[in-house]
Amino acid sequence: MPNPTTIATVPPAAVEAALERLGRNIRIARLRRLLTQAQLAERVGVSRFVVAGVEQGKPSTGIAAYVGALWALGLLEDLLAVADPSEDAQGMALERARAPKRARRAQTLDDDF
Amino acid sequence: MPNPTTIATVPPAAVEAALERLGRNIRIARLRRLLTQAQLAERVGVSRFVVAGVEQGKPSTGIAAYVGALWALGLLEDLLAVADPSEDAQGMALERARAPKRARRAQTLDDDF
DNA sequence: ATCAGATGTTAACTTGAAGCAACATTAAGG
DNA sequence: CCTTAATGTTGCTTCAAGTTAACATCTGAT
Repeated sequence: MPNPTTIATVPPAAVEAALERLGRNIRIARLRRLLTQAQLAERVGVSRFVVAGVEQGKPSTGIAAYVGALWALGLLEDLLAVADPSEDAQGMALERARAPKRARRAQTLDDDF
Repeated sequence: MPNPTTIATVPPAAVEAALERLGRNIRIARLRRLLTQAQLAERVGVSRFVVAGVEQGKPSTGIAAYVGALWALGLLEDLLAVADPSEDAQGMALERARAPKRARRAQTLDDDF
């Protein structure tokens, strides 16, 4: 990421916290299954350093490493509920009757003020 | 990723499917909120191409972009349940009474057969 | 306490992810 | 239908993510 103003370098606190928590959760799941970082890494298909990064919640690590770890730990199902449209109360409330394939603002406001 | 044998290039089918689904979910959430890819990208702090990649479930995209998108859409809470140790039935069953900080196999089996 | 193995840390190197720009395509709204 | 904005696509450049290797440190089992 050429641009220094990237989310991966200085993520919002909430994002950082969520990633750290996810990493800790993955670590706990690995330890419960008595796997080493290297063993998990082998299953996932990455080096052990990437797994270490995942467990630290490193923001710039590719999502495949995270999801691969979940997959190797048998926890992939948990991911399917994330941003589930049928559970997105806020989104459903906003929708009301619209399901466009592209976002578009109503450009010509009749009542422009 | 220098190594061609990376999970990001040829992920397992289940991982690929989970990522595609996550991307679609994020897209639906964005459209419901009437945001363009560019607008969401601005909030997240990346270019619109990264958001496009997220919505396609691109495996090699940094997780920060995914989590940042969830954050910008108000869906970060969903992530907290992923790999939640208190919901990891399999892991808890395996645990029985162990919570080591490092994985270690009982190397010298007394009864070696 | 000791020892072996797991994890943390560092460094050098390679490749691809992300940025940017220009153009093509598609779809929403009047 | 026709305009206009949103999204997809391509090519190029740049910088960091990931790899490997060697070493330090910590932890758990004996």
